[in-house]
Amino acid sequence: MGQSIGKRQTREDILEFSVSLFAEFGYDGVSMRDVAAVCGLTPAALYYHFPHKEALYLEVVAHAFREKSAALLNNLKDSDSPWVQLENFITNLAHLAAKDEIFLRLMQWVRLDSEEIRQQKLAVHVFKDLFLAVHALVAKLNSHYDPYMLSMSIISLVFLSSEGRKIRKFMPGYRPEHDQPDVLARHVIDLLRMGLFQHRTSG
Amino acid sequence: MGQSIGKRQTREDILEFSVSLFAEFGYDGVSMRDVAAVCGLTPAALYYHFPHKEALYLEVVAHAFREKSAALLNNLKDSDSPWVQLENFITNLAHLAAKDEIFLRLMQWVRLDSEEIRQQKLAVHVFKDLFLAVHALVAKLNSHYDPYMLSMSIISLVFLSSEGRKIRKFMPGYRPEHDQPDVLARHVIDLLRMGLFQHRTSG
DNA sequence: GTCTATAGTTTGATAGAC
DNA sequence: GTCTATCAAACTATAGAC
Repeated sequence: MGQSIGKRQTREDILEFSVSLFAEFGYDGVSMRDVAAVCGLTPAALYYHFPHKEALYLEVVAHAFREKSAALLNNLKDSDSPWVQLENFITNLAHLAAKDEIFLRLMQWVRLDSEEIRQQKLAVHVFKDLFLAVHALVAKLNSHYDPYMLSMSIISLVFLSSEGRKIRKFMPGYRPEHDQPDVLARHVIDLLRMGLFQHRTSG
Repeated sequence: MGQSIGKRQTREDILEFSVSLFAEFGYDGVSMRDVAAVCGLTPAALYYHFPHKEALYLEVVAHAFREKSAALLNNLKDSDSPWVQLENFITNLAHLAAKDEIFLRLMQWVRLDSEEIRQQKLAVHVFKDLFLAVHALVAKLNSHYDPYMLSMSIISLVFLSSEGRKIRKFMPGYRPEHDQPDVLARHVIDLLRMGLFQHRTSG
């Protein structure tokens, strides 16, 4: 909680202090008092910087997305083969999802926010770059599958495993290593490469 | 909204009236007054049937999930081979996710629940049976993969594709048939069976 | 730019009549 | 089993001093 001491916060300070709060508890789960507390301010001071709670929330989400979306794509090297690029992408995606839980949860909240179509477009804005990168890769890799569905599948395999981390923990067969991004990445890569029946003869 | 007219609701009536409310707006987004309204009752009457809001919510979710997961498990016939059972399960899951948006959104809310104790209760008492069924199935199918991770992957492939339906529509390459549960099921089954490189030689 | 103080609303939950 | 009436707490937001 108490991340701040000095007063005189800028708008951006407030956004960065409160992003983890909204990521954790969602719009309805965070009060202006909560935000004020982590900023070391009173609620009244917040209303100097933002007209109301929803404006603050929208700026928090936009700020976080702008910040993180660039990092998603900088890891692809055209000099590598498509398969190696895909392997690296999956590994990087698993690491991002494991490390940046704030970003991951914020995306979940935006997907669930039923109120505004604008917030859905925020997710599209971020998701589209991600999707396009995978789409271009898999289109080069394999002509049998619909590249659109294949891209969705790859992203689903990495993201939903990461998103469901808290629930997964209570399922039979769970081991701590299942939370390691490298373990997830290797599993997804193996599954994509070989499927289920490649091992029947060799295992 | 106003789905009910007659008074004298049973517990189950209340659960079924309020499930779409919690699915749409989540725990914090629904007040006891809202629930009372769709049941045609006053908030006080609700407290005759349930000690507090959280108990009501937990029963709503548990009720919805018991109903759906029982239907899924009943479609597994031991007379079929494990692979045929898995194919049928994936197809049924895809149809459920496409048809029952309330169930799908409820699952999203549960995954975002910030109260870990609440999540644990739901996971243990509701998800566990479903997960175990998939777990037992894939354990028979293939010994190379960790059955825990493989079960999560299969569920992820079907669910996240369905959850992201509204966002997917804006991605390049989208066609309306991608929303058909049979198309999704066939794609997932093919991917699981053969992986990406089974088709390199056959075209 | 931040404070104290508070208005006005909504919330979860209860008491007691019927 | 449901009602009316209500409480105490928490909430968003505002007014005015400094």
